[in-house]
Amino acid sequence: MARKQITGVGPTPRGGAGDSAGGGVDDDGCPILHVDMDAFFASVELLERPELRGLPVIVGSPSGRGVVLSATYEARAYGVHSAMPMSRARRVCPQATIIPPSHGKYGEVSKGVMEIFHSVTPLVEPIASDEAFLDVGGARKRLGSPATIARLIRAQVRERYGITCSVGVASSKFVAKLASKQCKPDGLLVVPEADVVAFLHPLPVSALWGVGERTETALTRLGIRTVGDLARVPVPTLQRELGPAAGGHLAALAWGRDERPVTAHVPDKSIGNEETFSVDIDDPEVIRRELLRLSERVASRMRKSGYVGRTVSVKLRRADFSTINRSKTLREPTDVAQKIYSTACALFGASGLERVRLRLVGVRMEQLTPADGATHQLSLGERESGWREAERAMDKAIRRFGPDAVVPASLVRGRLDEMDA
DNA sequence: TCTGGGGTCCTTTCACCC
DNA sequence: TCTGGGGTGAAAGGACCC
Repeated sequence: MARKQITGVGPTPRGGAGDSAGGGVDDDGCPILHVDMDAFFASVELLERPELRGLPVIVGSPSGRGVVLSATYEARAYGVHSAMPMSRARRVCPQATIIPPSHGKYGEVSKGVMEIFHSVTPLVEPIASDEAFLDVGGARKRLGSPATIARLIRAQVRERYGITCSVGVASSKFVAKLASKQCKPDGLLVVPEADVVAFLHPLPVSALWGVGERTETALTRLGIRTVGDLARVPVPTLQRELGPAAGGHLAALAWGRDERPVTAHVPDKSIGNEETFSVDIDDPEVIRRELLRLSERVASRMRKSGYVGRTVSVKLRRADFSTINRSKTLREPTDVAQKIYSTACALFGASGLERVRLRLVGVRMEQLTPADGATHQLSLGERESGWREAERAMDKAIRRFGPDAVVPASLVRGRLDEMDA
């Protein structure tokens, strides 16, 4: 197959990709932008520690069982990457400065960056704190072509926050996402509609969204290494190997077919919290206390975002990392911590893992619906309704006096123990 | 080498109903 | 009465993403 030259989208030089969408690139059919902050958490930290610029810096918990959350490109040059265990990161790059994460700070910058996006178009779909899709089709008259808008966003982010981002411009979300990745860091890449297939086919299959380690291994076994290889495999073969959904999906992506629109308000499907212990725990009392703490957090987040949920799900991870989930669907949806906690305890009790060494427990609520639907309010039992009132009062006190203002009695013992330690 | 925490989505299995 | 099959929802597990 002949590979034609792509205008203005060639592979960008490493280390400062810059703007490869100079005049003449056809961005007409490319209303989708994918904006991705470069080494986001690490970049935010460098704002307060400018003396560390140009040096390897890793954001992650310096002690315990953490993983790398973010690393500067100088640290990445040593092989450090996000999700790598911190212990290993320290080994491959001992000279790196390690900064513990401060999520509040990243949240603030994230909010500001999203505001910049919203000043361009209401069609913003955040997919993480540091990246979002934008559909700028409707902003052309006001602000110019998609590539012009991308430059505007990059300039505003740099000016206002002193950090860089990379932007992919394409006809679909998934190609825009690949484009932003290709031009990182600090780059801009337009993939004209006519060049999508030529852009995609040389890429490794692992570049596709949805192809992780397992799927890549399965595809390699079939002799499929590039997106082009994948595109030439009959769809039924892919579906047999990967399942009907994944097979069909990847076959479409390999030809650049991705019809998913940019959706501004995607409702949450679940809200959960989980905690890995610093050492494995086999004391059911300690586990139950943790279940209470997690239930409180989940319920509070649900009330804050105005959801009630019907399914309580408990996650238990053994010392050997094998994980089980147990869930129960309630008759009525709830946002009451006591109800979530009692259900979580029952699930834990029935799991057969009460005396097993656990490294993680988690609580999650699924089947969320908006709390303002009146049905559940009316059907709350008297007891649950009382808890609900009490927990709302706690929310108020916490808003006023801070998160330590109110603590369930059964958690106080734990806190006192921590203080003694 | 030893694996966080927040999620989404898909597949399989099973129970239940008609 | 027994059997089978389709549809549906719940439960469980797992791959994957940032």
